[in-house]
Amino acid sequence: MPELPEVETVRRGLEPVMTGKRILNADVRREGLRWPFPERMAERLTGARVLGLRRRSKYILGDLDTGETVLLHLGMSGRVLISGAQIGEFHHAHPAPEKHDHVVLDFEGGARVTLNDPRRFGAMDLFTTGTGELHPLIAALGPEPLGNAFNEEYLVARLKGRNTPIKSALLDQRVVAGLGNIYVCEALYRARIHPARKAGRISSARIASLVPIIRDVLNEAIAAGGSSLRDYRQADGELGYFQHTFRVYDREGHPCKTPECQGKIARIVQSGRSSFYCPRCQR
DNA sequence: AGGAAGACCTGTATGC
DNA sequence: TGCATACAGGTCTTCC
Repeated sequence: MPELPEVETVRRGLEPVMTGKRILNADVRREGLRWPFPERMAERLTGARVLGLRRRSKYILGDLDTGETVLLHLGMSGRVLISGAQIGEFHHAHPAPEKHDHVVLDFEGGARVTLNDPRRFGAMDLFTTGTGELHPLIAALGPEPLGNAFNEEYLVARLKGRNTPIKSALLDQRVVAGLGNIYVCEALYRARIHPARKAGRISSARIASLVPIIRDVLNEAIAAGGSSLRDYRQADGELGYFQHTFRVYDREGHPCKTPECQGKIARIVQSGRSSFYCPRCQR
């Protein structure tokens, strides 16, 4: 599921129910997800107060008053459900436990946060607050695409001489952290760059144009997610999935949305992932 | 060393 | 209905 905008939407949805609140009980219902959970995770979470929620790339980081930070990654299929809390006009009773509910956190005040992840590619970990940049999952990440370190000069220099397709380069979290398959497809469409073009053979001007386009694509999706936190879609208490229309992603065979284009969206497979693009617009 | 597969899992849609 | 296959919004590990 989640790329940066979805993760940011989950973070924003969790903020009002978690920040400043104490975890009364942590129900850890299996040994781990993609990797084993850290030792005694339930005990280390129970009784802790959440001081704040941050995001780095697709990771949600919760700073606790115990001196530790809890890390959460949603993988491909991770979902977060809130129940027992009054959020705006909605109040969600606790639902019956579902298959693949792996971790359930109960907070003071009655709110419950449930992590559900059928494919179990997600992850949770605990580390000493302040050492996050050393964490193995975070240390090699590139700059945040919405931050100042991600700029035209950086991207041009970073992709110089690279022989890999631009699609693969933008999916590489060491180049820029937080993009996934959907938003890379969308950004390349807006930049009119063919996903199979070798990154190092694209003009600097076109590479540079990707920087504001990537920011736009992500900011628009975050805005759509933000509105989903307020509309009826959040009535089920689930965070992170929201209505969003894509221009090329998952639109194989449908007409290109560029005015006058008349092209049909195509799909190719690049290193095992689908790339959607318009063969007429993108070169 | 860079770049491409393979691996990890379950669920869903599709075709025969 | 049953079964096989393909595919899914991620990313670490292995192989060339």
